[in-house]
Amino acid sequence: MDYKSTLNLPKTDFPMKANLPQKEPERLAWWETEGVYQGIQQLREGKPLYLLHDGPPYANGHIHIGHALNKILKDIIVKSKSMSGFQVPYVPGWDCHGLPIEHQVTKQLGPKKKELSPVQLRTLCRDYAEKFVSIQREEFKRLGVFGDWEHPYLTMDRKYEATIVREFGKFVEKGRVYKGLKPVLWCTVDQTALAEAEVEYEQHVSPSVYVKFPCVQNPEFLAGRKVLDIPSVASLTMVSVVIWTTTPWTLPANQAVCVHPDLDYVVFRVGQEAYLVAEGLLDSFVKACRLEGGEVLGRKQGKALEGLLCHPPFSKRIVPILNGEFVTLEAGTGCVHIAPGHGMDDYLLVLHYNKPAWLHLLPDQKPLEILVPVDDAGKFTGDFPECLGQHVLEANDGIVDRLRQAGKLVGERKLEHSYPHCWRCKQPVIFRATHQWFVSMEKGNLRSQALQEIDKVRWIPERGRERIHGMILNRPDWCLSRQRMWGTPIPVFSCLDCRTPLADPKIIEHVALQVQEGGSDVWFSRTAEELLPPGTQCPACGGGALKKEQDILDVWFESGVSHAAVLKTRDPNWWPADLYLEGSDQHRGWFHSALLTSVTTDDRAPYRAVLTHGFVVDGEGKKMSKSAGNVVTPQEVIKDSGAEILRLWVASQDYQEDLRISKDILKQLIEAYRKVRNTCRFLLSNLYDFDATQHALPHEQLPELDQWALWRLRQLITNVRRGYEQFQFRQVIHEIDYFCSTDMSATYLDILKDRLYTFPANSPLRRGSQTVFLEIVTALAKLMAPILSFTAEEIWQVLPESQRGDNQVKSIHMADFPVAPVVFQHSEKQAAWGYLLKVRSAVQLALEKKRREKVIGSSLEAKVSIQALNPHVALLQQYLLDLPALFIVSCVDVSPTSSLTATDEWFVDSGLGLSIGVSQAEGTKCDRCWNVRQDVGGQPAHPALCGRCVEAIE
RNA sequence: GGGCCUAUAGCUCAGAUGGUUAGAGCGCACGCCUGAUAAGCGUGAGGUCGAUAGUUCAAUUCUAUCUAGGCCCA
Repeated sequence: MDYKSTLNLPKTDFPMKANLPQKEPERLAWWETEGVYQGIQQLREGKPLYLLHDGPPYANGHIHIGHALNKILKDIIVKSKSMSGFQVPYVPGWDCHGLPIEHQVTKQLGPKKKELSPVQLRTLCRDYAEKFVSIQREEFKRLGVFGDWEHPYLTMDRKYEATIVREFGKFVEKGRVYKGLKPVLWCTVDQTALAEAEVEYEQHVSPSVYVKFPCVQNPEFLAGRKVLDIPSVASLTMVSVVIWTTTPWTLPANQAVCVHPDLDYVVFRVGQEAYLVAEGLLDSFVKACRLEGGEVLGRKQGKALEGLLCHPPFSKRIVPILNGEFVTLEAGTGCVHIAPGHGMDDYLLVLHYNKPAWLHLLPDQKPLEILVPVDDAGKFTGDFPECLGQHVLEANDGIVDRLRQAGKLVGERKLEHSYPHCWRCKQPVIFRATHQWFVSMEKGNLRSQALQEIDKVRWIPERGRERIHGMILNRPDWCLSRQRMWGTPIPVFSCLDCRTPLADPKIIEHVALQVQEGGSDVWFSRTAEELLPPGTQCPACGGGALKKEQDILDVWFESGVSHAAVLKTRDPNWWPADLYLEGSDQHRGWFHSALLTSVTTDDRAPYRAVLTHGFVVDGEGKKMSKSAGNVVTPQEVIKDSGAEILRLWVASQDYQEDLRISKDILKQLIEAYRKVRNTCRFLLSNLYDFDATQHALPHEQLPELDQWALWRLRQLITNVRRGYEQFQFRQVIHEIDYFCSTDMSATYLDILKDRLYTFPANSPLRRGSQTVFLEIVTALAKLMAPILSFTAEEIWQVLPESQRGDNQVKSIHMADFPVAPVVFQHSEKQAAWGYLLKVRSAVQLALEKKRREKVIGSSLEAKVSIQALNPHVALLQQYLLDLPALFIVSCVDVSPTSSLTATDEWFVDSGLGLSIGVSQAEGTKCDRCWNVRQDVGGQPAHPALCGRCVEAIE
């Protein structure tokens, strides 16, 4: 007779194979049609608010793995906070303005660009941004990320743009905005500024000249102990610093000479003169200028030269020698001519020395000037009358001639080198300072106030504090101007007559109202007169003709004010945010700009905490790049394995460092996923005939083993909730993984199979275990839901509503985290079961030994004999009836002993105080329960069954 | 070149104010089971804790340098 049909074997529709790539879209569609995100918000109405403010990704291109990481982390937090009882709205956003989009659109247009008006070009940019907002929105949703996707925030929305204008107005009101000069890459043909991305490097032939800057102080003085300390210098007629440059045309704008403080400089005598150059470049200098036969008189470190004065060519000025770390020995003389109007290093060096602490080193203690004697067309202005009207690159030769005539030229060559060219007209570009708007870091103590507010924020990890602190401490003033079209205009004017800029909060508000109505396009479509309040006059000269600013705002300013544009406008309680969460690069970016704007407008940071994550690298820890061929895209992971695996990957990695991803790592995660899934499947499959309302047993009536399982569940719930609380998602995954594979699969579930399958369906023991199974599987599903969102929902939908416990909600994401059951709290019971489970491991070791000796195969073929010392023997005898099930063997006997001796037959574990013997169990294998029993055949009606099975089937 | 950071089994991660044989899960090898079956169970092998030098009775842990890698800046 076949007794298999009399067993309570597991049954379920929950498939072993998840088929995630196919099933996930169905689940997403269900969430959407059921309005689950909106449902959660309604359900949590009135609960304490937790606000995670989304940092806007740039609306350009498809999402990459870094986007996926960021959004999944946010989603895990949103879901876990929500299940912890908070109301957690999540409004995603996009950064829509800016150069990369304008660049793409312009590139696609080619020469047609010139036919378009600014508004037409901006419309194309807007279309481009909208297209990628739609694409990215779908890609983000596909990850299982919940949020208000129907109402995201876009920095190009009219209302958002109006906020940008108004926030700028607040900076003006606080007196923190000023107009200054800053060098940019400039195309003199197109007469426009270029970004680094818009230049191409091509070979170009430049003059290469060595130029004398004679020292102001006479050689006798220079030779003295307090200066060069080289007595032989005193007899010379002249000492000169020699600079090298490939842009002689910048010499009229010279303001200083820079040397490296730590490099050695030599005084090199040639005839009655001496030259000061870096020792490491002396040989190449001598060769280039044919100065063989000269003589080194002595040397001095660059830091000793700081503050010496010299004469530049083309000017009666006296300029200082300064120290700068950027000086190298790659080429030249180690003495760098500084023209802050024509070079970035030069500009930053001058800003540094213009600070009050360093002014005493400058001639007359006056700040150095950012001089630009060059107009938009690249022609010299009246500030350098010698070449008035001449294009700077064409003026080079004449300038070199003048140097030669003046006796300032030490050497001259031609040099072919890589030089930036305009990407559009292919002509060489120049560096040129232009007038731009800045936020002062010092006015109104912005810098020190921002530094103070940093200390009030919780930085996760803690080192983020130091990082942003250093950046705020050292950053130069914030340049807000961008010479572009696709963005929000800087809402200021200037007088056509006297050129005085007009930045007035009242006028800015007048503009903001227009932007709110018509978008920032109005700035480009309307005249200055239309934009201004009627009758506006220049406050300086009273003139009525005003011109609107051409530049737009830095996009960092736009996203920086999102706390005002999004949080403050959607709900007054939403500001400040509880959390900003972005990659660690945003210390320089969004965290930074948001802090500066919020400190200016609200005197505090816009966030209470900032959490950062690292960057995604390949399996070897290398950066991903197309050329290296190691790029992993979220799209392919989703297609091959499902978004669930990507979510699991995010949770399993230490996201505060770099995150590795590779085929192998994903394969391993798929394995881990299967284990969790199969454990849940097994739990579900044994609940097919269980109805909690009828069959459930109270915890205190459960056998100790089942109570032990609930006790482990208690620990799991506690640890997992702590993990979410502390944003330690690795811990969550580790806890769930260990619980499923070790506590459940290898221990509790394995032991219980006999009970579940062979006992009468309604026996209290079986119903008791099912009670525990249901509690565990619902708790597990809830605990995994923030990470394994799809699978948790799948489990939830398999459970009949009546079986879901306290939370009769349609989606698991609307449920609360489980409450840890209070069971098994006696420490002696915990200790006893701790001991019993260790004995179980020792028994498995002994069984394995006999299995290798072919004494047994299945453990049910075995009889286990235990000899135990005091006091262990008493405990084992107390649990004697539980031991066969615990060990999954057919028979166990326990006897006392006074000493333990290991032999071939006795396996000793002195730590546990016992020895274990394994033999074949005596009796016959029961056809139904597969235990070996001596009472098999006791009932003639069932000759192949043991007594217990006969009872069970009758 | 400067600032911040990282390096523990094949993989992802634990760990210790410096102090016995450095742990987990997965993977791997071998075996069992065939009533979780493209499943389940058991046993086992794997580590000069990135390298070198120093401090110390004692260093994987502290310090310095180096190597490899990441982010930002120049």
